[in-house]
Amino acid sequence: MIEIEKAYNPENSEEKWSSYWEFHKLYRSEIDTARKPYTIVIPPPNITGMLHLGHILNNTIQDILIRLHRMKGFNACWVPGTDHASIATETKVVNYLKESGISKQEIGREEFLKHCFEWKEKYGGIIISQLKKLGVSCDWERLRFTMDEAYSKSVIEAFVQLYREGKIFRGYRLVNWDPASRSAISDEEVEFREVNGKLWHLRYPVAGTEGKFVVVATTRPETMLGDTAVAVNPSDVRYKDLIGKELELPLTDRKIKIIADEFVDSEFGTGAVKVTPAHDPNDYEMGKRHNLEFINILTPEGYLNENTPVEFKGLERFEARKKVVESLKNLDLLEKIEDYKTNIGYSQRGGVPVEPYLSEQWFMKMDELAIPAVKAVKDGAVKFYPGHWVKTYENWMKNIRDWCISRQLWWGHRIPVWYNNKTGEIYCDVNPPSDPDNWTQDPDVLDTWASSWLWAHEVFRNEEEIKYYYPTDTLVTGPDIIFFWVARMIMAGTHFRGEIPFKNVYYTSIIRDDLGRKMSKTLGNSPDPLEVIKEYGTDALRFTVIYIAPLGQDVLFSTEKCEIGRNFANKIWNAGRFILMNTPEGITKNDKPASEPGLIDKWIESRFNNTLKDLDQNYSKFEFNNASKTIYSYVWNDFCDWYLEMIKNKFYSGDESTKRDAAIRALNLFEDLLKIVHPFMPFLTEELWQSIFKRENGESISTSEYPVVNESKISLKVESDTLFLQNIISALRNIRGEMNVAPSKTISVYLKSDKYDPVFNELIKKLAKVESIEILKDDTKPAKSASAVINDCEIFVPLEGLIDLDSERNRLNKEIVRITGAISGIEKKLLNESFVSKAPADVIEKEKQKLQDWNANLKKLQEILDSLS
RNA sequence: GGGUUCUUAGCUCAGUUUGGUUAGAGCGUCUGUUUGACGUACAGAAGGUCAUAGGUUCGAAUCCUAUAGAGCCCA
Repeated sequence: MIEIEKAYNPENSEEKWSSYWEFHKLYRSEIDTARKPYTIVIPPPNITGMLHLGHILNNTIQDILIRLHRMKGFNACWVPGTDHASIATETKVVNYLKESGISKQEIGREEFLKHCFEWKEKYGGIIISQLKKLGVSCDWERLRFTMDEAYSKSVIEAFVQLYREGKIFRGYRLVNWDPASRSAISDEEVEFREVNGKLWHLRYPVAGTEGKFVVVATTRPETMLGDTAVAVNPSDVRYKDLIGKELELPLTDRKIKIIADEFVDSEFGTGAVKVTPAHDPNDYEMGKRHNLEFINILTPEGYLNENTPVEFKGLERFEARKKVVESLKNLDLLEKIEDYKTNIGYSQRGGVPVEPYLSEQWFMKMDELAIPAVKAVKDGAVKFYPGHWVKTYENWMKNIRDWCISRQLWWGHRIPVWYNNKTGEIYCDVNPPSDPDNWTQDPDVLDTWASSWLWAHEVFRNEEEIKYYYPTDTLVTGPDIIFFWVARMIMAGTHFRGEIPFKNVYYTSIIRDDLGRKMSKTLGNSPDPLEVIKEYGTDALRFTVIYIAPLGQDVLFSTEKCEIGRNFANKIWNAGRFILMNTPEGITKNDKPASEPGLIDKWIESRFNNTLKDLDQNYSKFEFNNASKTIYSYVWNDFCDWYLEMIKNKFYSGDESTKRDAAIRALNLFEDLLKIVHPFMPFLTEELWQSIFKRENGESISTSEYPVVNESKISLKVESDTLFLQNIISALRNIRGEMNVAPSKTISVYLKSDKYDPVFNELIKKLAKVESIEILKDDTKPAKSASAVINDCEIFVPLEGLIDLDSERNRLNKEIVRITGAISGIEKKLLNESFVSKAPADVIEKEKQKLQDWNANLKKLQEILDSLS
């Protein structure tokens, strides 16, 4: 007998099999026209990133898909990589250098970039090594980085192409300015938060009058220094006479006009709004409509500039707010201050309030790019799971706006545009101008997403590979980047390749804590996956996360929930241990049982094939959590609770060939079981797969053949016969429990049934601790018995001395009440004229059959009850 | 304000697409267990007027309408 540890210990398996897989290059993929590819490109994690639970969920799902398809014979190719993350990385490196007293301006662009690459070499690989702990089966030889030479070249080529197509242009516009990183950011990078703010009501004196004011309400009083108008709704009677008149703009010596604009909401504040075209998106539009002056009052860092009165110049924006309010108060121009809930845009990366800021930036025109991308999703060429994201996608695409793609940063792909030093002429090309001294390159870099949108095709090595692997099969990502990345990848794919980038997009759930709160660093509610892995094992974490993550809904995670996965792993481990402990020596993969399969053998085969069918269904709909539950229930309920219990008799029978056949059958069933679990729990299943039969070096469950549904093994008859047996056993166990029969005590059983087959005797004896089973031929009922009725089978358990007649009558009565309820429900239906005339015949027939069965059942119970009194 | 998802057992969720058993599971709770794989386990039990109100239908957790509440995205 083989010595096997009593509990599964992940530490003994994980490192071992990771190295084995990598050593044998099992997950390497090369073009092989004989096989169909199944391709996934990883959503490249940010090089500044650390592994979190979102990564776990996301990458486990990708790994399940890849492992599944690999086993099903596809040429599975999973391309890993990382993303340079312009803003995030630059911020890190700037801070890192600051610690040594170095500023990026001091050392200059080239030197700074050297530091960035060094930093990337040092820390950029952390996330990848963390991912490896998860057991993901990427082709690591394909590791890509968005700043790799070849990839960078493609990014620049894409820019030049779009520039020449007139889709990229430079413009002086109001953009979202992140004062922390001193860079523009795109609309999508602004995050709105509701904050408790104030509404300041300011008095603007009407020019040429004494003591006459117009009161405007604002959430940002400091911007009044840049006001160039006050606007009212043209139909607002309160201000009708003032339209066209002038106001004195307090704290300045400027006069501003009162204009009429439909945009103004008369209900808001006083119905008169200040207009600051250079610092508010709505005011910007109004400014353009009315030809107003655009006065920029801020420096890129968020300080008031020279366009403000001398006493304000140089103040930080929030300092300036205080001082403006105070000054207005002193002039008695502050009417009142109200509490006000308002939405403020924050920079997603910088975390500071975004400043609408006029500046010269590069934009990409999106309307034309969007057309084929919308079509691809609408026509179903690209499918979304869950499907409801299609509406969100279409809605955004319909209202798509130009994309601000320039960033005032150094780390990233530098815009391939040069300005002639004398003429200002623009030169845009992949290669710099031939007379570089006469030109100056644009200092800005591209938005990171303007490089990662090419990811789905540019990660491949050459055109031939793209032809083979592209379009990729499935993209797995979070719905939070549906606009940032998914939509843009579809646009890039259709525009640059004329083909969609992927056929399916699976949107993962958002992981929250136990209380439904978002995981966050400040709350400290975000467990470190590596710690969880240490405590519970990788397979446990993988399985748990999938098990609790329904498609399209949030996941409430807590570390303790990993017990689900750990216990499941241990259950499988022990099932294997049990089989191996009872396997005679010398059995090989090629051995076949000598005997014909019995009912139970046929039953488990039927269950297994039904399980396979369910799994195919689950997978085709990307319902991984249902798949995990299908597997869980087959393994635990069918295989362990019933099948293994039912073959114990054979293992302990003392007959060598019975024992041998049982072991051969169990081993083969268990091997198939391991295969369906493998995509979820790669380490445990590899460990067991390697130990149940002798394997060649380099063989792996991960490259073994996935079982195929065998319809001929599915039998309703076998399943219902077995269910009959199981129900009898359960009924006996119920009697034992309810009647307080000590577990060590055996019972005698009398059965009356036309359908009962005595071959069940041995199993019932074993599984319900029964000493003797007798079949009753006539209607005499054993006295002082506990009873149950299963289908046509009456069960009597004489419990002389043990039975409490009252509690037995109670037990029977409960059952009778239940059945009576069911019967009266059906009777009501069948007596209903309209039901009988309108319901389909098969439904009526079914109800009639049910009624008959219930009635027979009830009659037997009633007779038993009567005999007790 | 627009869009979207949701509300079923103490908790977390299946089931709703396509209406037809007595509405299921896991966790938790209660009772019992040194049963020759597993106490990370086994056996048994209790627990739900399917958010509310209408409607359609022979029949509604499931379809429709309204209301209430919660979440997310966009403005």
